Amino acid sequence: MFTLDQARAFVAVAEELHFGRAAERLHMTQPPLSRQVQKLEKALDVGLLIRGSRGVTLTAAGTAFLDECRQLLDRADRAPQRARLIDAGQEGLLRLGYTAASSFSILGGLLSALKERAPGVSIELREMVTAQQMEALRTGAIDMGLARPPFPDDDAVSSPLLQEALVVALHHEHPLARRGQPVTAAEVRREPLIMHSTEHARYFRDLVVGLLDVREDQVTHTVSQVLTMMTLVAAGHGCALVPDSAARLGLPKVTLLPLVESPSDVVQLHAMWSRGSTNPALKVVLPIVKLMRPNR
Amino acid sequence: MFTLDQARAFVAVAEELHFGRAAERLHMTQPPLSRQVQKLEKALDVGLLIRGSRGVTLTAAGTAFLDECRQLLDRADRAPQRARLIDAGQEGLLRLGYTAASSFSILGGLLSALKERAPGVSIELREMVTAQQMEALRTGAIDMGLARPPFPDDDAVSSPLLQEALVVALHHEHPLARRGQPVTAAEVRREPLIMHSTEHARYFRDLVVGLLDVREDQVTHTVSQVLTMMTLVAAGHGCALVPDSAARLGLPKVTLLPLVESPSDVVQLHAMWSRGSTNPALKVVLPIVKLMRPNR
DNA sequence: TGAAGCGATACTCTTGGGGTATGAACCTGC
DNA sequence: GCAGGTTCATACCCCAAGAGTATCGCTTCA
Repeated sequence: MFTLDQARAFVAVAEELHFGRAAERLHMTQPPLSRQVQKLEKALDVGLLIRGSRGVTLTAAGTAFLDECRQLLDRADRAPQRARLIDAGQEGLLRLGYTAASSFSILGGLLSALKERAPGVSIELREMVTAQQMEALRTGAIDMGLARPPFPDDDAVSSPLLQEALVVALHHEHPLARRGQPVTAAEVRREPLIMHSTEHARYFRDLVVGLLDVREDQVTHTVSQVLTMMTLVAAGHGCALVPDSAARLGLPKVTLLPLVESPSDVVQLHAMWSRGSTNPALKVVLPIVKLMRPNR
Repeated sequence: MFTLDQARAFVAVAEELHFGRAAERLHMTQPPLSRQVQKLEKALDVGLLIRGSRGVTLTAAGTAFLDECRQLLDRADRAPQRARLIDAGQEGLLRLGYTAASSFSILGGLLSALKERAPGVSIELREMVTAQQMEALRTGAIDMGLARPPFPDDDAVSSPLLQEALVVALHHEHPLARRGQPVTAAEVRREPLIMHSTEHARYFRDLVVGLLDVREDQVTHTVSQVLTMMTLVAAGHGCALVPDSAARLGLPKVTLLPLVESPSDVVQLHAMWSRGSTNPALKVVLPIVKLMRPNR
């Protein structure tokens, strides 16, 4: 088999049609160059050059091989390029887990920011709840997640992305909606309430329970998705507590009013990733994510 | 820059995910293999492998580079193939000069034979008269010619391809044509005659003059192409002497009759090539051409 | 905790690529 | 016709680099 150096030597000679000039171009002397080309011809068992006393000529086989060599060397020169780009994280794949609720708050803006600041990184999106994200992160199925606290402090690292208040979602004809003033926990306690599922929306359920002291008999439905919740409110099945960003859904027949008792940062959304991740794209994405940190 | 051997080393390790096994596959020991891969990573300035205590894993960049390497090595392995084929003459280009007259005698059969026995050799056809062929052969513009004697005996070599008689072409209503018997030179001498041009068809002109003792005043036209000659005969402008193979043209209103005085081998067509040709395709084509040698 | 597995390192030896000097063939011009 | 120049090949030397052996350090697992 031949070496890339031999190919380079041959290309130089074939282009210069002169060993001396070719050697000069390769920053070496003529004798070793002659030997390399001879060795190449021997390795291929094909004559590539016709040595004349006034320079050299290519044989038919030499012409064809010159062509092959050019392509080969071109490819060899470019081969490291992609590897370097990927290593630098400028190019690559980031598998991103996200919760359904994050999709109408921060996700859109995050994707725009990534598209702008890391255009080479393609994002693969996977909707999953926080617990699934933890597991996926652990097994390496995703590189980053948009999830809610608490986080186990072993391998997962997180950075807050979004903090918002819980607001009260009411049917637009409800008296409290017509009043248009912030609502108190006591007022909500008197209304039929659509609650979050214990298993699939534990985070929100715990928040609501902490704020409201929910009566068991006021709960009309138990659902896991904010969107379902809002739809039920629109249908007049009761009121619900949803994150502020649910306003972006713009559902008709639903009025959102502040909850007096809700701090403006009860609902937290964090970006979360594995400290041991080897994906270079993560290194590029992280600073961009951190730029989006809430500043209030 | 890296070497093909380093690429091969990396591919082996990436495929085995184990330095020991990879080294075995490459028929070497593990330490130099480790060093080669380290060197490759240093040359690229990119980490390709993650060394664990239980074998190795590919980084994202490593995965991409593995792909590049496979393509590169594949191309490198195949590069000599074409050169060898061309060198063996199994593949290549043969530029063939031919005279207009040969195109309706031997050319068709020759091309079929070449297509069958040397399918890899593509033929480039160039119509030119004998003198032009000599010159083109000398300058290397063609590799072989189908031409007529005499040949200068310096660098050009030739092999007879076709020998045929001269026949008399007559308008089909001409009395001699109606008679349907071989014609004598004396009979032709009494007819208006279409002659060959001195400059562009000297070979035929000399042959005819040698056989007929042409009267100057019997010549009605002087042309250079056999086809033109036959067309004039069909138009009733006189008779003409043409090679036997002109019958293949199948022109209407023209009858061909043997000329009593013509030997069956007056008209000669030779394949001609340069002894110093470096085109390997010629070596493959020559035996095929020689098989077509006239055997009468 | 000790044995086994795995990759890296230290050291030695040999191969091979590059350099200089020179040879052989060929063209050129006086 | 021969001297001189051009061009590629060969002879010989040296050193860098690659391969081998022995061994180390780390991790894992019984």
